[in-house]
Amino acid sequence: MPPSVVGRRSASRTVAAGRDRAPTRRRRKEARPQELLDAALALFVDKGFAATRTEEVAQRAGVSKGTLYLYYPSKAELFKAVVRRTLTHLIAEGQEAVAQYQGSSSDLIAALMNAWWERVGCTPAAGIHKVILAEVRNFPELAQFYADEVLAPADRLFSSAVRRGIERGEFRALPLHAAAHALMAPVMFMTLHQHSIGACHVHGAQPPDARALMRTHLDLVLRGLEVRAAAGARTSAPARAGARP
Amino acid sequence: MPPSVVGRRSASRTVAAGRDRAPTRRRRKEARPQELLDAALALFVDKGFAATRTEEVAQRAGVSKGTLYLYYPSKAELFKAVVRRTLTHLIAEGQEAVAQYQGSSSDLIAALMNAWWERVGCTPAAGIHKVILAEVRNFPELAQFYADEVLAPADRLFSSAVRRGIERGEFRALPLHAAAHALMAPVMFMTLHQHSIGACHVHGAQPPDARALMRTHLDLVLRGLEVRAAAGARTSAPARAGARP
Amino acid sequence: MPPSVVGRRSASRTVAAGRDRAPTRRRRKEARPQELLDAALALFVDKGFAATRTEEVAQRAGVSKGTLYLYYPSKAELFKAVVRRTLTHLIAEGQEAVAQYQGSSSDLIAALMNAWWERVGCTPAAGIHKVILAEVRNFPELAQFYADEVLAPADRLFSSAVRRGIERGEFRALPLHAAAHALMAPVMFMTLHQHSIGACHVHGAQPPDARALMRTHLDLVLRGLEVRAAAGARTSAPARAGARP
Amino acid sequence: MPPSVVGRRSASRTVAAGRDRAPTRRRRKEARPQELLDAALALFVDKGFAATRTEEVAQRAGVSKGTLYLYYPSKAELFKAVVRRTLTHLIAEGQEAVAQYQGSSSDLIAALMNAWWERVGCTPAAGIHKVILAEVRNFPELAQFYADEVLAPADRLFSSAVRRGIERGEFRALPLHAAAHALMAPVMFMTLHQHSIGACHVHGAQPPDARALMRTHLDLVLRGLEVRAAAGARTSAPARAGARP
DNA sequence: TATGAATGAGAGTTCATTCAT
DNA sequence: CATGAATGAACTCTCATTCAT
Repeated sequence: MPPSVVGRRSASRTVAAGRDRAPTRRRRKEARPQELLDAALALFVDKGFAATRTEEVAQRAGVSKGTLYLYYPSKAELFKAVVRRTLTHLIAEGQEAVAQYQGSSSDLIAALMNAWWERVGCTPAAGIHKVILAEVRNFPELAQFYADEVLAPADRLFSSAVRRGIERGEFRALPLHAAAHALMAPVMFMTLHQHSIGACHVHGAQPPDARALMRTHLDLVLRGLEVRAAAGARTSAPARAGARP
Repeated sequence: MPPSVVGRRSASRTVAAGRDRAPTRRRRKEARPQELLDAALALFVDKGFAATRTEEVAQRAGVSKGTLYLYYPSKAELFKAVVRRTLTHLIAEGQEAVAQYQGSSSDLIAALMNAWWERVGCTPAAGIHKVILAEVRNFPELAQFYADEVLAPADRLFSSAVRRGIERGEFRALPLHAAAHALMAPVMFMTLHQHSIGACHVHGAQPPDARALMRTHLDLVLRGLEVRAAAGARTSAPARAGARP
Repeated sequence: MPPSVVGRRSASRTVAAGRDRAPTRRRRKEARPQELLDAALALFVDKGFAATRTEEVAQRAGVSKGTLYLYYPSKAELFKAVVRRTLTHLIAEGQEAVAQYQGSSSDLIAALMNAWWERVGCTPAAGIHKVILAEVRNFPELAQFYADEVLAPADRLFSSAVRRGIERGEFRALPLHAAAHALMAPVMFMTLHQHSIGACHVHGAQPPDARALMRTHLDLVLRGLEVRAAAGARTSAPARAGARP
Repeated sequence: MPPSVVGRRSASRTVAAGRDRAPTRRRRKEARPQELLDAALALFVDKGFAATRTEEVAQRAGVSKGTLYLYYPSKAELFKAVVRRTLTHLIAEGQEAVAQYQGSSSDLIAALMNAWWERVGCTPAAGIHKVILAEVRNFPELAQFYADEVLAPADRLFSSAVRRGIERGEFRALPLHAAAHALMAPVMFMTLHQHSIGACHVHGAQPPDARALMRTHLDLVLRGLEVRAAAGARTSAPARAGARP
């Protein structure tokens, strides 16, 4: 199922679109793919892939059902286009930040985390991950795409920040991959949660304070990473922590 | 009005045959819920709630569509039954373990985590959370159910373990809820991943070693929790961690 | 679809049943058909033929679904049995009453009407007509049966009462059939109504007072029938007969 | 997910073809509701509400199942639309006729009755009442609807005609509601009958002459209503009419 | 290009009927 | 005789996709 001609065209159009206002006839036509993708993102994040109706997407973008199919040959291709547009640029920037950072590695990690939060975590883009998680199994062609374009780079990014800390003697020599996971997971998990259960109005559920959660998480994990933290540690308790299988 | 043609049944029945002997009917009656729940769990985790067809569940359990409805009045109730059987009991047990535990709070937490891994994390049941995350928005009935029967109790469980550590002077006085989140999230996130992208065969993805991840996570977080760990830590870096960089 | 062997057997049993109390094992078995028919009548009248579930009939009669099918080979046969038992004897008696009545024809008709009300109109049996009306079209074999055993005799009964009035010079010479219809229809209609819309709790519907309706109806129609009424006299005495507005 | 095979449509379509020419699509769009309503009316009256399958309605109107739901969101709404189109308007018109009528009240009632017969009684629409009677118990939503939109207005219509007669001194002072009932019931009952048992081909049933029945009925009841009729009545028969025999 | 009427394969659920026990 | 677990056809309603205009 290669990206169709129509789909590819829309991609090149996107570049030319921009963020202008004037609702010229011409303009609208050029902006169509943009508008459709925006509508689709919002709905996919809200309701998931399967539960999003193409008609609703079209409606939200202000076009008819038929028009949607003029730009994207199927719901699946529409979804792919959304994913591509949403997550592609977001990782390279981070990698660069790591390379050029001057301060302590703890501060670097805190900075990365906060940047991620501002750029992704608190935007609808964060919801994409929920959709992927939820529906790759029913939509296998997306798995490789997402693994290559999103997951691997993100892992490299945080791993390299941890490696930097270790190499500079700031962090203990923990497994890179696992440490990166421990760093990212709570934040990702929180985001996931916010886009699903958190968005439902369930009785007795305290609205989790995202920033507070992040603060505690960083406090906890950075302290666990730092070599100085280990200094005062007396017992081998933590070492045996995972032991009791 | 007249529904079935006689004798058609034997054909479909043979699939399920083979294991039973004497009081067939009765034995089946008792085993059914188990079989249906197993089939349902597998399919729900695989395909999600909405995409799982009741007929497929029935087929997998070796019965007809109608039989499924003899045991569970709706797909939603079937799902709830799956959750109850797999998650609800476990949390109650954990709560008791906390009340009676004698050792250090770090060990307690490690023990809870390991128990969870043995009983849920490495079984198909771990996939349930993925389903919930993916589809609560479209099935509000399930949201409240899951919040009440799983999320709230699980939060109470881990919060109480952390509180125990704080009260006994073992842990720093961190916000209970946030700390519990930091404890649970990486593990949950890992299983989430395993049941979605991890279950697809993507090139170049190292299968994450779950046990290693957990070990590192515990090492990191428990060290971050413990008061002794804080002893040597003197710089303000971690304290300012959450500060806008 | 001739009455099945099982069904016929139940019929002869019915005769032997009676109205006894003692719940002997023996007794219950003999009473089964009776109980099943009672349950079926109640439910058919309530919900109609198609919407009545055989399981509910069985339950109400205190037996299992399978047992019902031991006595009646299908829902259709069960329904026929109910109709037969309920309406068969009810007409002959009326015919005899007409033959032996001594008073005025107006009184005779009023008496017939009241008898019908006591014996049928205010009992569940009246609901049978609703079911027939509602579902003969989907159940054609019942039409002939009902026309022969219920409708024709009832028409003969009232027609003969009108003919008596005309022959004795009490009534005007109206078409028998049409007059009989005018006599019966409002009462039948009322009963029909009571068993359908009247049984629903709709806003703003005044519960129709059955006896009052009948009184007005008789007042109106008998006055219309009588020859003297046509005379053109002046008093208002009878005018107040049904009065009570 | 992919639903249809291309080109399958033409086959089923041919059935509906033949009447159209140029702006086919649009013309159809406008005619559809009419066609669907006609098909629905016929089938509802024939088989009842529950036993009518939506697919059959669609088929009869020459469209697919899905198309029906494009016009009416549910079977119940389809039914309501049928009722509205056939009955609701008529009653309003009748009400106006009462307000503006100049002649005698007897003539007014006869006129109302005849109008009803021409517009409803002798059309398939007359069968609607049968459907309601038969199935309101199982569809409470329809009960309220019919009570509000048909029964109450119809009762008001005939009651007001009777009141007019009383106020003008033409009719005796009978209870309005009961008199209206006596006026409407025989006619309703007759059509009820025609659409159920009357529609079956039973041996030995004289097809009732509807017009003759109506004539006799009017003759009888109007005479019963009029004050002049009461003039000559001297016997106590009518007075004792309601008396328990 | 754009529209939106039309399609039809399913999905969940119900229930008359059967038959092993 | 009696039971009740099991069946599976049928029913309403949904929605991705097509195509005449």
